[in-house]
Amino acid sequence: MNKYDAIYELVRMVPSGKVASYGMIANLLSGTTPRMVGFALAGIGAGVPADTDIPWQRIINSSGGISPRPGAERQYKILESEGIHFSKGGKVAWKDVRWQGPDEAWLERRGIEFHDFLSIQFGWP
DNA sequence: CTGATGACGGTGC
DNA sequence: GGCACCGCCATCA
Repeated sequence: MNKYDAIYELVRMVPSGKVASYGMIANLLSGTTPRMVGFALAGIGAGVPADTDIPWQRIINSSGGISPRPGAERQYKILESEGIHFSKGGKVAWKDVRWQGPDEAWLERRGIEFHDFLSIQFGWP
């Protein structure tokens, strides 16, 4: 199980109709940075796990948009088909479509208290 | 071993 | 909001 597999496992938990940012995923995995999440997903669709059940399209950047790259257009389409709405500026409304995080079982397995989770995700004290 | 290469994010202007 | 800068590190040739 390499580093990227842990990322894939988490990404698989994001349900249809919701999206998460690279940073959200990274914050839940110690020693993982937002870039690594991007790098891990870069292979998908460009090649790596050619056949995948990983919902790579549900990970977008923290400003609520999709970074320009070959294939970005396809990502927009898939997300819209899942009910995600993009404004004219190409941004989502985080408050409506933000993934609420992994289930308690996952947090417990990682030894993360719910309070810590809130702190990690929302910067609460 | 070394170096290039990638879907980013926070901070400060 | 936009832009420049910096830190991030697994993977592969």
